[in-house]
Parts: sequence; structure tokens; C-alpha cells
Amino acid sequence: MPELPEVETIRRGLEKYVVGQQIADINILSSKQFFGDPKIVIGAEIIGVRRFGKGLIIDLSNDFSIAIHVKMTGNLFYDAGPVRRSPDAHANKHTRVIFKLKSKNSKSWDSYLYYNDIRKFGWIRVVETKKVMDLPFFKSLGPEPLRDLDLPLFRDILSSTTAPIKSVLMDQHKISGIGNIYANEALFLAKIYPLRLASSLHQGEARRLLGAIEEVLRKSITIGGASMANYVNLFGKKGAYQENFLVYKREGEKCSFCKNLIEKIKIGGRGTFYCPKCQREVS
DNA sequence: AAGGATACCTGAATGC
DNA sequence: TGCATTCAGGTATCCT
Repeated sequence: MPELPEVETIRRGLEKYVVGQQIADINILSSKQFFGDPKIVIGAEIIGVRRFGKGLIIDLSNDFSIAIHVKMTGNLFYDAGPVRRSPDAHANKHTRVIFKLKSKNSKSWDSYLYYNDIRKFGWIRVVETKKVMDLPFFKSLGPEPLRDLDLPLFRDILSSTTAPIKSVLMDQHKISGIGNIYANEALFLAKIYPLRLASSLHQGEARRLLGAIEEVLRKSITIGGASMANYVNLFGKKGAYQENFLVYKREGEKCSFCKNLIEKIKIGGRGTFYCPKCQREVS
């Protein structure tokens, strides 16, 4: 489910709560979603958590890493104890992997990290840290907004494709981290029609759009991401960005700027929401 | 090479 | 109520 802000929220939670702990055991309930040798991670200490696009990397003290992609319905849930009575206390029918963690402070309780995933699209793979970026998913990621995407690079990306601008924003090979929610919201803020060919955007539009992308991503990160059907943070808490949606999932409602009705179309098979008056086909 | 359709899964919402 | 259909925030792969 999650896009960049949601995955970043998970990353920050992991960084705060599980870095420094040792992986004491691992229980794989959905073997089709797990790749690599699980025994390698047992006994290793978690030393850091990175994010590239919508992908997470948990780095371990033994030069191995655990790469995770939660796709549409995956989420991580952290149970620090001591309320839990058994390792399964927070497992549910969608729990696919359970990590048992041990704090270096021997007086504290064992804790558990659950990977839950309704649709089983997500994956977890154990791989040497130096080879993580060779995984096909990470290797093919485009530049990341808020870090290495500037206006000249953005304009290069837009000019070298024949696709509609919305498809380009969501193409992880071109730009990483943006999914359907933030593509819709950013295009609305920048007042650009989603089906406009990316190559037709002039400099001012590209600048507006890049600014809008940065604005929606930053704002969402600060409030814990957007929660639609499934997304929750490490503690099962929802984000709040969905309360700020201007067009996403709002077809038939009034545009907050011009009061025109928001429409829904499909682009690349994905629901696309826009205001036909604010986001004109030609500009 | 790039872009579109489809597949991978399950559950919720909608339609009849 | 029951049953069928459609849709869902993502990405890999096959096809043109």
C-alpha cells in the first residue's frame, strides 16, 4: 500500500525502536514471500534502517541485510511487550513473518516484529549488504524526490518519454517513491491535467510540479503518511494525510479551489482524480 | 527501448 | 440475503 511517506514513517519507527536489538528467532508463515536463508539473520544485531523509493533495508551486524517491500497491503507491527502473553498474541490471519527480537538490556522484555500482508504481494529477502543495491528492484529505481531530484534532472526525465505525466510520476524506474495518491495530489496542486504528455510540460509547469511533489511528500511525512484501507505505522496507528486529500478518492465532490466537480478517469489502469477546470487539458 | 496489458492475492464495496 | 462483479495505495513479466 504505502508510498514514500508511509515507508519513510515505517523506517523512522524501526530506526527508533529496533536498531540495537538482536534478532533472536524468525518464524516464516508465508514461504512464498521470503527469499534467502533465514538462519543467517539469527543472532545478528540490527544496526540501521534505510529506505530507497518504497523499499526498506534493515542492515545487520554480520554484513547481511533484510530487504523488504510491502507492496499494497503489507505492514510491520512492533510489539515491545510486556502486555503480550505469547509470541502469537499480535499475530492475525494475515501475519506472514514474525521476528523475535532481544534487547541488549537483559532486564527488558523480548519484543516481536510482525510482517502482516493481506494480499501477499510483498516480499522479504535476506541478502549480503553489499549486494542489496544489485537486487532488481533497487537497481532500477529512478532518482528520489526530496533528495536527488532537481529541476534540470526532472526536465530531462520529462523530455525523454512519450507517456502521460501521471504515468511518468508513478514509474519507479523514472522517479522513485511516488504512487497513485501523491501523483494525483501533486498534479492537482500544480494545476496540470494528468493526461498531458510529460514532454509537453514547459519549464514553469515542471517547476510547479516538482514543488508540488516536494510539498505533498514533506507534508505527509510530517503527519505520518496517508491511511486508506490498510496502512498503519509500527504501532498500528493511522497516518492523517488522507484528511488532506484534495482530489484523491473525491470524485463527484467539489474542488476546494473552484467548486467544480472532481472527475475520475483511468490512466494506465489506475484511478485518476482531477478537477477539469483547475487542470485544463491545454494550457 | 518504451509502454500497455496482465498476473500475483485477498477483501471490501457495489450492483442486481 | 445471496451472488457476481469491480476495484484497491505496487511491481514483474510478457507482449507489441
